[in-house]
Amino acid sequence: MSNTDFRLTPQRKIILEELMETDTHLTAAEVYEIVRARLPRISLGTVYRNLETLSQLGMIQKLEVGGTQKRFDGKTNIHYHVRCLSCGRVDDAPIEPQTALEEAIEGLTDYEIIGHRLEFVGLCLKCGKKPGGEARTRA
Amino acid sequence: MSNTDFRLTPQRKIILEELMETDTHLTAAEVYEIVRARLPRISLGTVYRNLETLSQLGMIQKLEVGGTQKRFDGKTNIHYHVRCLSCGRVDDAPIEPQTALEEAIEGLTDYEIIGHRLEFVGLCLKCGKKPGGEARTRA
DNA sequence: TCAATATTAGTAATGATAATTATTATTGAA
DNA sequence: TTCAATAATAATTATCATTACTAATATTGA
Repeated sequence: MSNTDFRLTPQRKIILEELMETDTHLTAAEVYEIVRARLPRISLGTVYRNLETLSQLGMIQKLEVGGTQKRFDGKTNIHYHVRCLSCGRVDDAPIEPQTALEEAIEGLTDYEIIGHRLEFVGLCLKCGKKPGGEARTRA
Repeated sequence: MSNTDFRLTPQRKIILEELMETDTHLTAAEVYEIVRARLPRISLGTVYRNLETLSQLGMIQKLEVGGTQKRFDGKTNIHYHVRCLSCGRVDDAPIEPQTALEEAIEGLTDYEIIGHRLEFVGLCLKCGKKPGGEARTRA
């Protein structure tokens, strides 16, 4: 039996392609909407299942940013994010991984430290302008 | 009309007391369980509503840590957290706020930066020991 | 004392995600 | 090639966390 029985189905291929082509980071629902333009019969469950599978295989990254929905990232290297408090948009943060942070707490807690997540919050270009554009998304 | 019509009901008082007394950071469901020992007839909805109200008033803090559930903190000052990847437990991280981080990205993004969140992940004392104790909670 | 308002318990509704299931597609060995 | 084994799908249902609704109770201040 081959344990390499991962099949790059049309659904998976297109999900991957669309994730690669976006510079922001999409929710499962957003991926579903976008992919549906090319595969109208795909189901939301398939999107969820494959986003999970692909991130399990390390081909994409499941992000744990604030807000109520998970977001997915075509880039798998370690990097940080900026999130808009108004519309929920998430972009990459142009700052290098701060390894010094983990060294700083090493030994100061009972925890075996494995990693860290840094997320900046603020207002994106679009939401920062208009004065009524705040507090749209919950937390 | 007084706009100071916040009433410190027994429910709210006890929720606050219990939050203050814990060193870790509880989910709404955990608060519910603990408070129920003293107020058996309280409802889960009341717990959620009051956790929201109290954090809105700045008396407690609603945390946006990873995992599927929000957590609540009796301390309202700015500080960081460590989260156990196995059991989900969240403790304070003994490290000062890194104001330099926000200065570092200032001007490098289109965002108006308002703040940042830093969360360390790892294994707590209990989960780090036992070899089967990993990957209990999702993400 | 009483009407206005706040809060509650209980329950139903929502939204995000995961599990189930029956069907379709793909593979690799005979 | 053909066919049984396996993988993946679409569609549906279930689950979990959270929020909204509602009718009843409690509190306040005139």
